[in-house]
Amino acid sequence: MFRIGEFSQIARVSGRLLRYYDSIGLLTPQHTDEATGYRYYSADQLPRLNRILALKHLGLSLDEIARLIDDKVPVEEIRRLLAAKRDELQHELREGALRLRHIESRLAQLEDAGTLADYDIVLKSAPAQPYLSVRASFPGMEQAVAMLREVTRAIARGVPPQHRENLVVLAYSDFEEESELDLEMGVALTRDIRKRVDVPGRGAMEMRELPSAERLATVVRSGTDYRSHQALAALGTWMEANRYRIAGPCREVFLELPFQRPDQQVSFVEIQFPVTQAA
Amino acid sequence: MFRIGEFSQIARVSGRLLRYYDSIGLLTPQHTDEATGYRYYSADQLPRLNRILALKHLGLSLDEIARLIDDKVPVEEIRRLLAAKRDELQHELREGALRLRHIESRLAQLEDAGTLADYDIVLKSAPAQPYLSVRASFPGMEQAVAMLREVTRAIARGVPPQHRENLVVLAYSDFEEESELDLEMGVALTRDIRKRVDVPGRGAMEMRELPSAERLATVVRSGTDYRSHQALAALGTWMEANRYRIAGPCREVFLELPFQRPDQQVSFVEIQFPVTQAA
DNA sequence: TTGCTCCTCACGTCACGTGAGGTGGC
DNA sequence: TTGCTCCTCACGTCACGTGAGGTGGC
Repeated sequence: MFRIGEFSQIARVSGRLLRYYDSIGLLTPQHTDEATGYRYYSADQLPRLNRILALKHLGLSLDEIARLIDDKVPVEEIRRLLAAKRDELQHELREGALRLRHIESRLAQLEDAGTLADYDIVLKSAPAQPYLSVRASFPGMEQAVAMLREVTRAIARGVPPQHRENLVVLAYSDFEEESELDLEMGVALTRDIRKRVDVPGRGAMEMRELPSAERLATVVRSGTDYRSHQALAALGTWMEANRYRIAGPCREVFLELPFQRPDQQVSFVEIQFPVTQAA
Repeated sequence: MFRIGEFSQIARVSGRLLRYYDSIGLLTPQHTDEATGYRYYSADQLPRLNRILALKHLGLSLDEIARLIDDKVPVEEIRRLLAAKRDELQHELREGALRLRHIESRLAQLEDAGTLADYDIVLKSAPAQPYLSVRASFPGMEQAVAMLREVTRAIARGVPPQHRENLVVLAYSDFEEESELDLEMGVALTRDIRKRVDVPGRGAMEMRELPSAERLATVVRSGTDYRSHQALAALGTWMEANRYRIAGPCREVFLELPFQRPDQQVSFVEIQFPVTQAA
């Protein structure tokens, strides 16, 4: 029989750990003196402790370990638990490798620019949402902005504030192209509305669904520069460095409803690109 | 200005997170109503929140993030912090890959044997320790055991219990070879002792140092089977699966001093192999 | 006036490390 | 008797999630 100090020295663990394992019933000393509270361990408890340590090193929680070693657990359950751990670890390793690339691209950026980038890209996910919109093609930006103004007014008039969230523009055409702009303009809603909302000269807006998105690479640009090259460039660099590719039409989310007062600027816009991991 | 609910919906974070960041001073709302405690955020606080989220995603702690974004931090410090994070992550990824192999070898074992192995291998490290010993060659196991008995008695007589730890045998010869056994037998001590301790027919034991070991692959065998093939086999399998190789003489640590009473068995022995990562 | 949103505690998380303050054992 | 070892609280960790219980705002 060993006192806790000897036993901990043999196993090269702390006394505190042994007391803790005792307190949670994971490893109870063979004998505890009632009067003094002294714990006495026997040598043949060492294999059990070693099993605990070995399983802990595999990444199992003490709860899981307790379940595995306490009674006769069917092999099938052990297999399931270990396989689940394996999958979990594989997933973590993939995420970790991604994070490593993120950090390395930030470091490279520091070398290039001498400072942290002005734009921070953040990954988000978004649920599907009701979406009231119109879609059209435009020869140029000016016409698109004019239309956006009309759509905004229609929304302000026709959709009660408690039912609407943000003004969202979907861009189906490529930014690079000088040709036509194919845009859908509308408002995300908290619930479907049945009311007809008209845009002058365009007719009724349509109820659709803004699809959910697992991964959105997002960046916020201020509204003062209308098409922020820098924000888009930052997104592009980031996607390349982290091996994402675009998986759907770009979304522009307006944080505040613009054009409400004559002097009101577009304040901030979040650009969102649905992305997937490149192969 | 947004109330906390709107702001959290825009940024897709929880209100609790925003309150927490406020409480630790990481992101203070632009205005807080004194009377009601309501927090009001402005749109231009979103870039700061995004920077926080982006850095958090890289694995920085909120403390580190606060240091990086609160004042004008020199670029050099940012670089250092990110480089440190990168190294840390690389290390974690290597450890994780190792753990993954451990798990996979356990799973393979389950398939083969239909149960968890009887022996659990545990990695430990050990500091250097004073060591009082004799080294000799033996034609066979019987002679070695006879000698171990003598050495044990000499220790029991000559070294006071409070100065000694475990009986340790170092095996310089390979287990596989049928030829001579080259063994060092002695006792690990809590401090150097100067007293002469004689083994009958061998002369004085020598004070040496048991070198420290970064990584020891260890397994406990019960003393009843003298040379446990199974324990050694388990260690071998484990080292192969996890790509370690032997980096020094094997140690056998006797948990209790054997041969003290005529009927006393050797109870448990921990076999320790110094190992290094294979290339 | 009724929901809705917001507020402030306060506990729980996971596996111990680290004192504080006190007592048994050789 | 003096150290030494052991004991039992209890706080701290990290970044919030999750109620509980209560109040302002449209």
